[in-house]
Amino acid sequence: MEKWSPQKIKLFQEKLLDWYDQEGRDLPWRKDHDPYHVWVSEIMLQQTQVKTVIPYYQRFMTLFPTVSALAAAPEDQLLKAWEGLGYYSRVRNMQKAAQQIMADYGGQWPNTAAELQKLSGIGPYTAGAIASIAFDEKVPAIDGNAFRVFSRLFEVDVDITKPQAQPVFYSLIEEVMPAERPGDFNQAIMDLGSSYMTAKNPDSEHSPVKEFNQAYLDGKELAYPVRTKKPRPVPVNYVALVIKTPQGYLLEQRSSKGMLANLWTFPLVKWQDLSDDEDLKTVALPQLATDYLVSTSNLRLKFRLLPAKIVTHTFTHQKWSLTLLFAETTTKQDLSFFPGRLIKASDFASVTWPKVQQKLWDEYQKSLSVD
DNA sequence: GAAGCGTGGAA
DNA sequence: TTTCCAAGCTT
Repeated sequence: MEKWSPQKIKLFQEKLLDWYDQEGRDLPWRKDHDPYHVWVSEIMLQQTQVKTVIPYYQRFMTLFPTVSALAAAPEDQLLKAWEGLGYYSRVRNMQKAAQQIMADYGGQWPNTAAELQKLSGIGPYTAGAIASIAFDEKVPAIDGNAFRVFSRLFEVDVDITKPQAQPVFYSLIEEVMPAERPGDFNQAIMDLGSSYMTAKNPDSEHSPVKEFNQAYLDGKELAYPVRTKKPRPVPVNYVALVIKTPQGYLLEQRSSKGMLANLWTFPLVKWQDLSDDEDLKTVALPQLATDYLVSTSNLRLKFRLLPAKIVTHTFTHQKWSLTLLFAETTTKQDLSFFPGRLIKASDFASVTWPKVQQKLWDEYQKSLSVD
């Protein structure tokens, strides 16, 4: 790995910051350096694209304009504001951190990366981003962009998916970043990584720092960053129960731990792929659904299979296949024993749905219109 | 240190 | 359709 001279470092900083001053993006959270604004945007941007985040950010700031408003908000309102963004523990952790700031720091933001990292949901990257942007601390903010950019500039062969990579890049970036405008430097690196130095179709020919890009000069750009690839999602099968009663549809709130924690879906019953027998759907699955309802609430309902096909939804590490079953009762049911709630379609907005539940509902509606 | 945790877009 | 990627953190 080549070590840059002080002159080369200075030149790099100037080229990069000049470009950032000219071409840096004008984003809603860049209007000021308020730590709350920086923080909310950074959390939303974790593993999420800028275009997706913008409308969520605007809405969130209207609903929860300050740390104290966030600290005091009911959790269902927080989840609703986050609905569709994914990685829902982010917003729960954010509220915990807001409460920590109010209780442990007297409503005053800690202003160093080391202190910020003690807050819930704030790791090395986010701490570096807030400290450098809001408090002008000279500290790296190493996200996927920074890993990619610096691995190419220096042809770093360390696997970025390993925790081991963190200190390697940290000291490298600390060497290269300026004492002045550390926040702009970090953001410029990210803008560079999402414009010229992209993962798939980089355009380093036009990059403001192309002559510093060793991997590009060697024609080896796409070899960086080095990373081990993720395993493919594991298949999981469910029966999704669409139970319609005069009081509404039966929806269940998921456990407070694990996937889609505290979000609402139709009752989902997991099943193994027993066989590819043709009567699996017409016999085995309705029986499975009946057993589930009897065991949880002593309820007996006749099911029928909807004409719809199986709904699939892929998460980072699981691929769900859900078979819809429909049961309607015209008499009122006592579902007080059932771990769920009866909700009319007109009141669905009162609970938070994950995407997979929206898909189930859409598919159910479609199958009705086919009938 | 590896696994768990959502969703949307691009090729 | 499949695969990979996008401003990561927690356990």
